[in-house]
Amino acid sequence: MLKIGEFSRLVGVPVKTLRYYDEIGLFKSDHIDEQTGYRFYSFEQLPRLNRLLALKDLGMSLNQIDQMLKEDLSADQLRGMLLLKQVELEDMARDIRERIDRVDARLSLIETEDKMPDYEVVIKTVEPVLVASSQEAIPDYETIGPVMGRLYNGVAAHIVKHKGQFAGPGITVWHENLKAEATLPIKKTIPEGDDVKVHELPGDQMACLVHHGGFEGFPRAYQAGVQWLEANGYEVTGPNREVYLQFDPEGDSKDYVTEIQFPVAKV
Amino acid sequence: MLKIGEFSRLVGVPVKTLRYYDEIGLFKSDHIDEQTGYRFYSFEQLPRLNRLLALKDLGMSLNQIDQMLKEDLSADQLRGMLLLKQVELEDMARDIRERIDRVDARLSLIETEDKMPDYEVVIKTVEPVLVASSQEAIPDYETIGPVMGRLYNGVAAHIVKHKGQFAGPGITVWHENLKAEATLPIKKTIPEGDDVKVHELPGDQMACLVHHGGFEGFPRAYQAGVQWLEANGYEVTGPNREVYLQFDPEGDSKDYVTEIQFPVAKV
DNA sequence: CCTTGACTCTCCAGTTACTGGAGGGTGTAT
DNA sequence: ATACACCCTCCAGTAACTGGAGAGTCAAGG
Repeated sequence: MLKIGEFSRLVGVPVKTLRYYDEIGLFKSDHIDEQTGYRFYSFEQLPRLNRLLALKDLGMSLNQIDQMLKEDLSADQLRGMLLLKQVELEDMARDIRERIDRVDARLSLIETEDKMPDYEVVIKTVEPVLVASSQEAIPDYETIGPVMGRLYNGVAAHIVKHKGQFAGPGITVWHENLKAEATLPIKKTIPEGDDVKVHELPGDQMACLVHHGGFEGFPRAYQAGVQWLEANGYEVTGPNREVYLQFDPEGDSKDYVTEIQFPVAKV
Repeated sequence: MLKIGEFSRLVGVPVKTLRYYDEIGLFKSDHIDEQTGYRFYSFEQLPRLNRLLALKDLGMSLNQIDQMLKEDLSADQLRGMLLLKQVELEDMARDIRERIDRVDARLSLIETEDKMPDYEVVIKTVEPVLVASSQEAIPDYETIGPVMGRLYNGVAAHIVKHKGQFAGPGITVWHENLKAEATLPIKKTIPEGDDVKVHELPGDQMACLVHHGGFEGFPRAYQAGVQWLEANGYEVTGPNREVYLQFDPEGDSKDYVTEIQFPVAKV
């Protein structure tokens, strides 16, 4: 019979931890002296505790360990739990590798710019959104402004005509070959028109960055985004979007806020 | 101005989490309506939150992020914190790789034996211990018993003669070429004798396993230990020890409890 | 004008696996 | 007798949220 301190030294587990395991019923002391309340441990308990420690070493939670220490668990069940843990650990390993990559990317950005990057890119999942839209190929960069204006006005007029309800800021979807789709989120579906389609923009995993200011700053923002995607091992899987969070043709363009989104997947 | 729910959707962070960040002062709402207590967020806050999310993505703690978001932090300080995190992440990655290896080892043990292994091996750090000891080469396996008996009796007699105090169970240290050192822990140092040396067994990282029963079971135990060491990528760095936790020459040998310890290092 | 449903607020409890400390009893050596 | 190490229980705190109760707010539809 060993007092808790002796047992603690023997197995290399802190006294506090032994008391905790006792409390939660994971590893009870052999018996407790009625007079003093002292816990006593026996050598017969060593195998159970060692198995416990071995499983803990594998990263099992105390709950799982409690399951696995039950006598009547078949080898198959044990195998199952270990295989599950294996998958989980491999997920964690991948996660950490990606994290290391991102830290690397940020460090090299700081090396070149000697400060935090101007644009922060975050990955998030965006919800699908129902929109009315109209699209047109843009012949060249100078004409983007007027064409977009015309498209959005057309869509807005169509929505108003069919008594649709606007559900958020406009989103431009950039398809291949400079074809721009001007979309306006709506709450409920409405009839389509000659030029105006109604459909759902799919939800997706997006790399997003926010640009504050006028459209003349877009090239820098796009460049930063593409750079980040490259450095962090993502590839673009579809048409990117611009969400005009803050936009007012009458207002000062430096107050504009636009979110640029790239649908992405990890390479 | 956005209500917390709108802002939440915009940035993809749960409402609860935004409130929590507000509470701990990491990310305050732009302002709070005095009447209703509603939080309101502005687009100007997006950069800070995005930077926050990006840092969180790197695995930084909220406390660290709080530091890093301060305006007056130099690029060098940022670099420092990121480098630190890089090291930490690499430690974690190594940790998880080792864990995966251990799970693999256990799975293959279960494959072959169709149950949990008979011997659990755990790594622990043992403290240095002052001992009196006597050693001798063992000519062959049959003579181990008598020789060990003689050695331990000699050491015990020496300790008693010099009024030393016993401090724990006997430990046999197995040096090369079957040279056995019978050691008995003592509380305070005592004079040495012709055959009895007094010294400290070094503390070390040990792979330990517990054997219940008589000495005839030792070969199996040793085999299990060596197997484990191999499967888990450890190498033995010194003489192994046997700690006779429960031993009584008069008693039933199946009640004996012995801990076998190998000083090890990760390969 | 009232109701409904979506949204918001605060406060409290629970999660994991312990760790630290206060306050008080026990055992042994000097 | 006293010092000291050891043991006990109970309480609080950790990180970063998550869930829920109970109550107030807001906009749209009948």
